[in-house]
Amino acid sequence: MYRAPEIISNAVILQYADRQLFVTLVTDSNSEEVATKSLWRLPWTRVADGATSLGNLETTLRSTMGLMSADINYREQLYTTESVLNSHSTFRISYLYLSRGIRWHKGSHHVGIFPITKLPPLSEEDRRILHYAIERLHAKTLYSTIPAFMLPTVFTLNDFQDVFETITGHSVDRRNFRKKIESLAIVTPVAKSSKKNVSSTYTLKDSHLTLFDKPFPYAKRS
Amino acid sequence: MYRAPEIISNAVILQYADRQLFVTLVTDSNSEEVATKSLWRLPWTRVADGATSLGNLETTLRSTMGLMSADINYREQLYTTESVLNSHSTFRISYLYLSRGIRWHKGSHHVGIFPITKLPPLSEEDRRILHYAIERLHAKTLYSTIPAFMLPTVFTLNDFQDVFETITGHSVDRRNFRKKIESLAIVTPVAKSSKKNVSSTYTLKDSHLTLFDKPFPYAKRS
DNA sequence: CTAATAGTGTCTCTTAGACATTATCTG
DNA sequence: CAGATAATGTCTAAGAGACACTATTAG
Repeated sequence: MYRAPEIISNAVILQYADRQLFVTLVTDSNSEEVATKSLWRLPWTRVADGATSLGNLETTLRSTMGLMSADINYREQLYTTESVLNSHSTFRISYLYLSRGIRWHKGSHHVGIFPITKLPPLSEEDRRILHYAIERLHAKTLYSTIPAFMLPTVFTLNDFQDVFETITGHSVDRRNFRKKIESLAIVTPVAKSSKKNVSSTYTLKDSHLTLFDKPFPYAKRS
Repeated sequence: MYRAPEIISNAVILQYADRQLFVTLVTDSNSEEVATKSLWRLPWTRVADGATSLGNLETTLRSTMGLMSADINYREQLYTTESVLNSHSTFRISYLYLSRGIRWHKGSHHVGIFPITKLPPLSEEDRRILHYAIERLHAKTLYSTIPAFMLPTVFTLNDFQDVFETITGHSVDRRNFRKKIESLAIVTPVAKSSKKNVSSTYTLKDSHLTLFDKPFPYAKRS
């Protein structure tokens, strides 16, 4: 008997808040009680024939957790893994999503937002994908404007630096960071606050991802 | 009627010789006459159920063109593209292969090695994949030992610099290049030639890909 | 008045990047 | 002996990285 290879797509949806990265996970259970015990996974869907993995995935994200495209600032394909079990192949195409804060549907007990430092039990596969996503985010943070995609379109340089430090795990001297941002010419000021201890705000010059020639440096102290 | 989604894998096999990059392409035709007119493509295979894309692909490469694993220095998954035609999905998983020189089976009129500057007509899809592969190779050349994987395991610094320049399209000052290589500590000398105008040879310290903290610089002149 | 946050300038040291000549081997 | 190739050192300029204080506002 012939079985079609199975195609699955996954989303690694990351968001930033308060010096922490969060990932959105789902659980199959409906009952809240069971959910606390059961296994969480990356949001996923089977890809029906005649559909694209992305289309199918986003439909699922929309219907099961109320994701709106306005919530998503950045999307990127990560990797395709494959496994064979009982002569049956499964392909798993993973995507990274970066969002500003998302408020999921109330009452969606089967959707959870977890800090990446305190994850519930995950399958080996999901953990690998998540790790890979974070590693890629880290790498790109050093040579692109990607951290800005985890912030609202208007942000302060302090916000930007906080995201940068959270993703890379390194602290940067504030003056050097600003000097570098300025020399890269990637942001434009939106408003210079009249209040002297309230931050001026900026926005990205280019709303798409910008790559740098040289990686972003980071200092070792403070 | 249900049709299973189709899964295809492609190989972008690149090799270096004489300051040029070459890609291996195949054509379906058997007759040499027809072959010259017909369309060339990246080596590809349908992935049968119960197999992995990689296993299937390498079996095909071995049987149709005599690829031996010893010829391959480096392999990396590139990207999965998908297309939908008549409600039928096709997924295409692409891989990049880097090799030292390969001599394909004699008499394989349906296998050709083309300099990437003089490609035969290719499908839009194949051109995109090939471009992406070259772009990725270029990017990684700036911050990893990847160019060395296009050379024999033992090579001279001049060889190394030639590959580097060919991939990046930039000329580098020879002294600065050596200085940088030395500071990166990625090679060990194999033999210091006694003849004074024959190059000393080196080999990579780590036979796996090594990433640099900072990208490889390249000079503007010479 | 105290605590927290925003903003800003200079110096040093490392490294990118520019540059020319000599020695040896081959034909 | 002429032409090609390998090897090598120094100077300059740019940028990474270290470092401290003042002004304002909120409580």
